[in-house]
Amino acid sequence: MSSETIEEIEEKISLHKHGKVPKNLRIAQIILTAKKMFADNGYANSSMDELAKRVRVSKPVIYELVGSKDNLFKMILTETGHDLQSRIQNAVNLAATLDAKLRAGGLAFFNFVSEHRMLWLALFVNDQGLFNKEIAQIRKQQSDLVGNLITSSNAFENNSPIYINGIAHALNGAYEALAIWWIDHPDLKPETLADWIVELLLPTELPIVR
Amino acid sequence: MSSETIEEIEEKISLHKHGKVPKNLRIAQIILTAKKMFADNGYANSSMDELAKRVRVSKPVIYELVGSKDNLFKMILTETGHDLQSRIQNAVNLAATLDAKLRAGGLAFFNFVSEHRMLWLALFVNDQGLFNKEIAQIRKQQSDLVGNLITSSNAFENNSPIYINGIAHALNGAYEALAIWWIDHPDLKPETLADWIVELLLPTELPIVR
DNA sequence: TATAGTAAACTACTATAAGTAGGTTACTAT
DNA sequence: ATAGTAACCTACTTATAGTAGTTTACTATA
Repeated sequence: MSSETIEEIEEKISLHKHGKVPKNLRIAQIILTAKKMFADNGYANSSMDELAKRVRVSKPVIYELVGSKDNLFKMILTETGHDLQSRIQNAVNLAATLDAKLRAGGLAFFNFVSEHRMLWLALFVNDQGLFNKEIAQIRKQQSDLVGNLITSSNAFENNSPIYINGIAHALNGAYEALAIWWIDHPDLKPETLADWIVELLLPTELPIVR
Repeated sequence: MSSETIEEIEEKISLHKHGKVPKNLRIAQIILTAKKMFADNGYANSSMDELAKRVRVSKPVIYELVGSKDNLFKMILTETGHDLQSRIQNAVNLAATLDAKLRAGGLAFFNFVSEHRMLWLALFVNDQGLFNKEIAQIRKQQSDLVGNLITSSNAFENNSPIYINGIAHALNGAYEALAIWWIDHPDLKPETLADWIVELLLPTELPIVR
């Protein structure tokens, strides 16, 4: 992440005797506080009243400086997306070979997630906490199915159960993401998409599909 | 999907002269109407007032019969999840070989999504419409990066641009899903996860990692 | 050092939506 | 005919996003 920490900002703020703080400082404080709040409670369970309380300022100050709850969230989403993107891009650039680039890019992603787990969840995944239990349950069922399938593939026979389990979840994510991407490519037939994933999974056993 | 259509239910309802309708019929109507509403507007932009209006009933009737907005959504989520699951399982069971099972399962998934696209989005993906533009933008950047990488791999050199683009999105989905799964497997190091995906992508070029 | 101008902040409101208390209507069994 | 109850209603409370209009204190200039 870029720029200063919340502690540094609040240090500077404490220097202003009557609590009147320049715009740019206040905005930085609001955004950093909101990041924390969204990470703590998710979008739906975060309120602007609570944010105002955390910042120790009245609500109109928040609205004056960041517009709306939506807009605040979008700012953080976009900024964090850029941070993530540039971390991955830098890692890829620093690696020499293709293999190393893939590995380094993935590693940069997982490192980023582990450093900002709750924020990443709140921003990029579902509305944290509301239906996660139910969705996790459904994902588990589907991943078990996929896991059983690939366990019987000779391409995966030498791998550990934990690996199979993780890859099964990853594959489910691939299916979901492809279905989302499909919205903007409506001409493709379901058969085509199904073939693509099979090919990705078992490249040596199947012909290339186009 | 199981059971009756909304038209069949409303036909039966219209037989009750004074608008007083047995519980089970009313519940079926509410759930089917809510499916439509969530598909139309997403969870956050759907209101119980609107649902009551669509069902032509007052709000306490809705609450009496389905408990709460959350609970209603969860019911639909779980039911639809089961429908999806059983469609995939049946398709897999009917196929003979491993390859055919994988292909049939994937096809069943994509067929289901194409039949219930907006509902599937509202249930399983993000809070439709609120921040999708921003998230799609970020996904696109990351997928472009992944796409560029795999384009230069000899494992993908013979594939069409549209295929590469789709697979890049699918791969991003795999990364995201693995990061979510990681929450429940905190002992794994980021390096391990990164290796897993590289292995999945380029199985012939890399040793198996455990 | 008084004061005009303005940046920063406030109190007190509106609007919308989830959820509920308590009462009314009409079907059903005797 | 009517007692009991299933189905339904009106009218509220609570919570939260967002706003109108006002006040406070810092800053520049006389």
